[in-house]
Formats: sequence, structure tokens, C-alpha cells
Amino acid sequence: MSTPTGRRRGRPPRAAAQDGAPGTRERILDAARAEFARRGYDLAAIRAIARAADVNPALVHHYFGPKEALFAAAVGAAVEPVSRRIAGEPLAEVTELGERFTRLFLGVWESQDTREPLLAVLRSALSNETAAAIFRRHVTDLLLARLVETLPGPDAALRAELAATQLVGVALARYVLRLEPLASTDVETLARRLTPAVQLHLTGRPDAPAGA
Amino acid sequence: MSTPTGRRRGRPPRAAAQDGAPGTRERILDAARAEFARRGYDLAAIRAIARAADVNPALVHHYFGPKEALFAAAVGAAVEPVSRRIAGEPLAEVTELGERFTRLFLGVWESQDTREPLLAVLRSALSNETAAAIFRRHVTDLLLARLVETLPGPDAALRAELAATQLVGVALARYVLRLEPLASTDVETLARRLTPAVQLHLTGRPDAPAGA
DNA sequence: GCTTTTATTCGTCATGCGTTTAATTATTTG
DNA sequence: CAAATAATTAAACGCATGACGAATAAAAGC
Repeated sequence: MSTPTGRRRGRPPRAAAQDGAPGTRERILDAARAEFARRGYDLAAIRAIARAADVNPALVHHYFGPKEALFAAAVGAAVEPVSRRIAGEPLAEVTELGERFTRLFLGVWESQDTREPLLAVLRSALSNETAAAIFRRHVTDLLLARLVETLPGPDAALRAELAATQLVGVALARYVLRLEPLASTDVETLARRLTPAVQLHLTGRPDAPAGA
Repeated sequence: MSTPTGRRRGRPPRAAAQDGAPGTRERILDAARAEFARRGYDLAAIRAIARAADVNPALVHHYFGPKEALFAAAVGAAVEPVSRRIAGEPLAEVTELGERFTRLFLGVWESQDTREPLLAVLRSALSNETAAAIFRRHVTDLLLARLVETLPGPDAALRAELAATQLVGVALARYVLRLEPLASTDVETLARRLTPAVQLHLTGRPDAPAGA
């Protein structure tokens, strides 16, 4: 047996789709995002996605083609708005960058809508070289590029990356590994703790200097 | 055909093993460590390990039993000395903890012998819940426990974890994702950059206060 | 020298994967 | 109403995986 779902073959009668009930296509995308987030690219199974979307595996392929394309459609499309939001963030005084950067980062990881695709990318990048390449490009070209421009000094790129590693490390421990007490700490406390460390990397001082 | 290696069946004649050439058992463990480090627990294939060790897959099973046991033998056994080394590290003045901790961490990640099993654990913990649980226990119970005891204040656990996230974030970016320029920065520079951030988390100040 | 133990490969089982082709049913278009 | 198109499932293909039993050959122990 492959998977006799009991539903009959062929196009179903006009769904009488409840208001707000997502169409099949959307259900597949949602399930895909969840599965990619939970397992990472390689371990996510199309068959499991289909099961979660309550649909035949072949239908997934019918809509989206091969696995890579499904990943792009489900995750790539969901990550893009996050990237644009970050890229569109107005530049701040260099002494405020630490706080801005920290809160922006925590913000996108706290909202479940944006967390899921980010989780998917992070998990995937850790075991899949293609995903890792995409991740690298995103981080350096999109996320850090503008930040680097506004920082003085020749080692701005390194400093920006060290600030980023602090935040990614927190994301890893808090959202992936669910390490306590970090995972249960409220965001505000976290932001206050992290800001000085991030600012330290960016400007060499843990806070906005009083005089200058 | 499964894999006709051309070698014949049965126990081979007394290996005439070159001096220093590792026995079969060791070759399997090495290959396993490398594969687990490269792909993480779930994606590492026993058959690939056997191929790398130039040995029949059934032999892996013969020596180590099922996959979990192989992981424990290859990775667990290699991680333990690292844990012991860290646990045995003499306690330092609280003002020097940042530097000690940072350099110890970078040290174990820089040496290839210790990096490989750490990579294996990290990669595995990200996609496998069992591995994640082991990772959590190791970090909180073994790595951070003593550190937390020596730190004053009620939020010592959180502060220690934040320091750890900074370092794990660096490990991720440098050794897993190979993000530039971080991946090519020399360790000494890195240590100097990281120490204040780690110390900041631990004591609230980026360096040892001059007076106290 | 016979027996037991050890090292090794072979063959196979059940399972799961991504993908493809064909069949089936409903809706839309002409 | 007929033809085209869209949505859906069923069935299968080819491949990889973890696991294991059985066979075989050498070495070690008695």
C-alpha cells in the first residue's frame, strides 16, 4: 500500500471552502515550512509534508516540482520579507546600532511567522552545503553589508560578524536547543543583556559614551 | 551485487600491519567521527563510514552494534577527554574568567582532534532531538556548572549561558558556516576580540577593573 | 591437531525516500 | 454539449538506508 487516504480520486467538487480556510497550495506551503524548520532540508521528507497537509505526495510535486523548488517556494519566499524589512531599517547613530540591531534581531525571531523560515534556513545550513552557501550570502551581502558601511575602521567586517555571532548564538541556544534558563528569559531582559555586548563589538565600547 | 570489493571473505592473514598504521577498529572510528562531523547523526550513513574505512558495512555493525552505539563509541569517547579537560581547568579569579574561558574554548576548537567530535555533536544536536538532549546536559551540567558556582548574583546561570552563546556563535560561523572574514582570522586576534565580550557577560564589565 | 574465538564479507529484509506516469474526476472554456 | 484544463490520487520505479544472519577464513587456545 502506498497511502490509501480513503478520499476518492480526481478533482474534488468545489471545496465549499470555509472562509479563511487555506487552499491546498497554502496548506502545502505551511506544512513544508514547518517540516523544513523542524528537520532541516535534507531530513525533511516530502512525504511527511504531504501527510501534514493531508494531501498526496505527488500533488506536492505537481505544484512545486522537485524538493529544491519547494524549499525555495516555502522558505525563500518567507525569508525575503524579513530581509527586506532589515535592509529597510533606517540607519541609526553608531552609538545606537547595538540596541537597534539586537532588538531587530530578537524581534524577527520572536514572532512565530518569521521564526519558522529562519529556523528552516539555520537548520538546513548546518547540514547542507547548498543551504550553507545561501546562508552565507544572505548574512554577508544582505544583513551585514549596510552595517559594515556605517562602521569606521578597516576591520568593520570582522566586528560586524562578531556582533552577529553573538546574536546567532543566542538564537541557537534559545530557539533550537532550548537551553534553560535562556529559553524562558523574557525578551526585554535578553535585549538589555545583549545590547552592551553587541555594541562592544561594533564600537569597542559597551554603551554610548557620555561625552562624545 | 552488494559491494564486491574484490577482497576475499573470512579473516585476513596476519595483517603485516605497518607500524603506526591503525587497526581496522580505529579506522572505523576515525571514519565515523569524520562522517558524523560532516553530516550530523541522522545524515551520516553507516555505509559511507564503512566505505571510508575500506571495510564491509556489516563489520561496523559487528564491532559496534547499532548506529547509536557507534556514535557513542566514536563521538562520545572523543568528547569525554575534552569535558574532563575543561572540568579540570583550575578556577581563576573572576576577573580573569573571560579570558580563560575564551581561550580554552578556542583551543579545543582549533585542534583538529578535538574539533571533529565537537562538530559532530553540534551538527547532530541541531537536527536530532536525542543528540540535543545530550548536548543540553553536557553544556549545563558539565561545562557551565562550575562556572556558575564561581559567579556571584542570582542570574549567574543566565550570564554564563550568554557568554557561552557568544562562543558557540563564533564556532558556528567560523568552523561550520566558514563565514569570511571570521573563518580566516587568526586565533590570537579572535581571542582578544572575544575576551571583553565574554567578560562583560560574566561580570558586567568588559575587563578587569583597575582598582579592585 | 582439534576447537573456539575473532575478523571479515555476502546476501537479504523491511523501510523510506524523491520522483514519474497513469488514471480519475470536476471545473472552465469554446 | 464537447473539448480543454485543473486538481487530485494510485501505483510504481529505482535507489539508499539500518540491521542482521549466515558463511568463510585465519588465528589463538588447548
